[in-house]
Amino acid sequence: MGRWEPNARGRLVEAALELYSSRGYDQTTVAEIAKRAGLSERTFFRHFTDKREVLFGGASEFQEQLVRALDNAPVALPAIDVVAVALEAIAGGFSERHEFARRRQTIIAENAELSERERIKLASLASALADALRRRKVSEPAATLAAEMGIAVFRVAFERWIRETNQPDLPHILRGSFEELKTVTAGK
Amino acid sequence: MGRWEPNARGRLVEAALELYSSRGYDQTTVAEIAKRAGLSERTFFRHFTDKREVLFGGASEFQEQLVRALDNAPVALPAIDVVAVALEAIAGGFSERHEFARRRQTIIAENAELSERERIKLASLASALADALRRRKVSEPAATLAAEMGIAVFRVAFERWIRETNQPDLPHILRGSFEELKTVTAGK
DNA sequence: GTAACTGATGTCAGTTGCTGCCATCAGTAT
DNA sequence: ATACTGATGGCAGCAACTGACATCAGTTAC
Repeated sequence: MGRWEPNARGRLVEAALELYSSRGYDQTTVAEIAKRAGLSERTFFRHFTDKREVLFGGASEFQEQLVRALDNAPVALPAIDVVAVALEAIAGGFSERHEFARRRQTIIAENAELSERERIKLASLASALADALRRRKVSEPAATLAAEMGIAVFRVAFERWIRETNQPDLPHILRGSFEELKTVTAGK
Repeated sequence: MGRWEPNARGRLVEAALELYSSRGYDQTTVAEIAKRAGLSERTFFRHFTDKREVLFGGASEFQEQLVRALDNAPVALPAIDVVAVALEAIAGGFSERHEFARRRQTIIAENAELSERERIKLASLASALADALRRRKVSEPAATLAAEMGIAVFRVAFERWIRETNQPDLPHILRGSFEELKTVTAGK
């Protein structure tokens, strides 16, 4: 394998995914991942800030998409519905990646460190949402709460979507979960 | 300092708190903390699983208290109100520790790794709450959502409480934040 | 009262995640 | 050709963490 094979980053992700799921996250060293991808350990750390991040590369794009979707939502809607609309709009893109998402989620669920990283990504998502809401003149703490609610609902819906073998629509599950949210907080 | 000075754990916490806030989390080594507490680095890792955990020792007690409070809440209440009641009951105990909480929170807010750990503690809290709700025959996803909402509200309220110099009542802030939540999710 | 036991600690060596520094190599512009 | 740029390798080193074993103080058994 030559020094300049294309898509170094993608190869690292794939190698990590394979090793993490076969022998476990803890039992995999960065050196092994790099070797499998035909690169050096040093290069791994040029592409990813740490050993976990290799599984969370897509998070920032997702966040940007989400914020864009929120910015484009109808002006008249109440905060919580704006969040719902934005999430449902983005969720459509997940349908093709059901298998990948499942593989990745299995690895994350098995390891505490990875779960931590996942949580912080979702937290960052929530705070980006809250920012975007404030830009729409939603006041505090409504903005934070609406954003936080939205992410919680997303987690619940995503988990359900992952569990389902027959791949139902993520946007559809989302819509149902938002309905649930309203029922719950109404105190029923 | 003799080998068997009392309260090794407490000394480690105090030493860590001082060092983290004076020179920063990253710039503090575990060896330094241990030395300041009159102990060896190895002993630090016998008391805490990692360098962050020294700031989160109280989390498990808090969780137990919270679950107990929830188990003791009136039977007839809807899920979200059960969570609110339990949180408000526990929050009373915070009033004396306002200064400590503030010190700790400042350190945590300044460091990404520590924020991650904080998030995962809150997540664990949420899942313990959800378990307790299910024990009360609250079904899914209502249990998860109510728990998650409760923790989100708690975060918002706690943050506000930390910011206030004149030490208002945390339970009081909590109650107001729960009201906000209901308004927000109602779509106002 | 001494010996065995227990639990907290120290010491030391070793692994691994991660960083800084500098050399090297491929492609591109000059 | 030459210089420049960007991705990579190689190496040295720090700090987080672990395992194995010795040590010491307090307690219990005899």
